[in-house]
Amino acid sequence: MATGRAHRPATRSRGIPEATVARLPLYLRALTALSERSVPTVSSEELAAAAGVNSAKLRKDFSYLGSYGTRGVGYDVEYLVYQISRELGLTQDWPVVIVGIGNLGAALANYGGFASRGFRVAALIDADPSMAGKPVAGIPVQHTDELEAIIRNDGVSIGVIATPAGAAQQVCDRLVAAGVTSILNFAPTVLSVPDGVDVRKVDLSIELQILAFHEQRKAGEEATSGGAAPPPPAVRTRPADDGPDGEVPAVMPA
Amino acid sequence: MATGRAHRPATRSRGIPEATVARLPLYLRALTALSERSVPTVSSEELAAAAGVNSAKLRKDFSYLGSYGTRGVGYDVEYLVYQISRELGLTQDWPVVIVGIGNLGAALANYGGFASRGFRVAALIDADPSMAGKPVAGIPVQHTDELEAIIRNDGVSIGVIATPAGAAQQVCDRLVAAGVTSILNFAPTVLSVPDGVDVRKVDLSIELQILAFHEQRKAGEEATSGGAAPPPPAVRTRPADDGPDGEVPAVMPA
DNA sequence: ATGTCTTTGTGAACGCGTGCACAAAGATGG
DNA sequence: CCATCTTTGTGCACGCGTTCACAAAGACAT
Repeated sequence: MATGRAHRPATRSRGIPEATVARLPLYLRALTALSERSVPTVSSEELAAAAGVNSAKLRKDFSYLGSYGTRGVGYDVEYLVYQISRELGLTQDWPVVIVGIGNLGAALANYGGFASRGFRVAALIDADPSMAGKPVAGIPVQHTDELEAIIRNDGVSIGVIATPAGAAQQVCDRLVAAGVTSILNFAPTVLSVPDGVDVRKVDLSIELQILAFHEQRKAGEEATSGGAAPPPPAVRTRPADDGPDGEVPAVMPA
Repeated sequence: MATGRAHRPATRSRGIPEATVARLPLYLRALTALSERSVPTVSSEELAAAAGVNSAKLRKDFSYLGSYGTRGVGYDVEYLVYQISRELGLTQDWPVVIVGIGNLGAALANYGGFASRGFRVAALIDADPSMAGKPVAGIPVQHTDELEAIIRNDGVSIGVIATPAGAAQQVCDRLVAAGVTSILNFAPTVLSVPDGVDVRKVDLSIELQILAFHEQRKAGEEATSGGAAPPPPAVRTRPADDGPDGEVPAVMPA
């Protein structure tokens, strides 16, 4: 998922496939819910249903972690919660900085799902000086100037970028230079990072576009955009401004 | 990605692979940026670099759409923008409702990336009566009671769920019953939907957990959680409360 | 202790996605 | 008009991920 040079052979880390790692949080959530209801054990079938996956896939996923089930019975909920948490590294404290405290950054700061998983918001950082000191989610916003100091002092290795697209790469560079090695990017830009740095991106508009594709497909293709054939490729060295044939607004998202 | 019964054979829709569809928005963004800079044509190599993918992959992706390039020259930027937009269904207007106007919902309402892609926020809906009428991003919040009417009146087929986990399934059911056939789910829950309804989910904490996994891996595994072996599986019918061996807080995210 | 029954763990087959490498296509210059 | 050079479009092979189906393992009853 990293966008820079990172053409990782996918399943590298000790043999746990990347696809499995991506599902572990899903299992963990389902198991946590069961744990709260004091359910002692769960079968692969039940847990798979709760997590929304195939039971065979779930069993294979767990087999990568070790043989933690009991045949004829199922899996011990508490024990599995512990094992997955440990595998994901959630038994330790992960200080996280959020850069860019706009609407999204504020939402992230308030998001309960972080703190409950071992992630601690170490600092909120914004480039706007007028934001400095203003508390968001109980944490005072700090200015970008402090970025390097914060990361070094708190030993932050995970950074969240929630800035406008234009600022993302610059922020990314500074985070990486200061020692951050994992980045969660909400800005709609491709980030370049050196080897050894992981980038995951979440793009809200991309998800919607994918939905739109399937939605259009479901609506049937005859009523799409008229039966008329699309304008021909028209070989030309410069497309010139002979009328914008695409009615898509050419506006970059904020 | 759908979580309900939707075990779609992945690449089904007219032959465009799902993986390709997921990358089209990426290409579109890069192309839009080029278009703004009035770049007439672009080679697969350049565009691939801008989108952060392999150039062979990009060419193969485009080949599913048709032969839109010119050998020896590259692709006409404007024309490609039009073709991809059309394929994704972005040349038409997609009214979208956002349910759950908390921090995240408000952030989504303000997100510029929607409006610029043919997505129009038709309504903001929240269960809190005191929110009703309060404008968010220039749009007055409406009460959940209005949900069905709004969807029917505006012909909304895409819904965004940004509610707490507990309310998500109920909201989902109502959306689907009212005619919504595509759902973007930000609530940390697995949604059950009938066939024909697409669900995509975005889970902020899952992404962080995946990063934490790789981060832990990078930090080396010897200092992880002590050299002591983890507690044994301990076959027992009821795990009882013999001490919670997992130090993971059993708190569901908000 | 033995048999039955449930559920795990996994071998094997299959299909999708990726990337290489090259032939076909067309532009460009002489 | 022909040669050369660039860049597309794709056949092919490989590897990851998914799923089936079943044997091994253990619980539980008798």
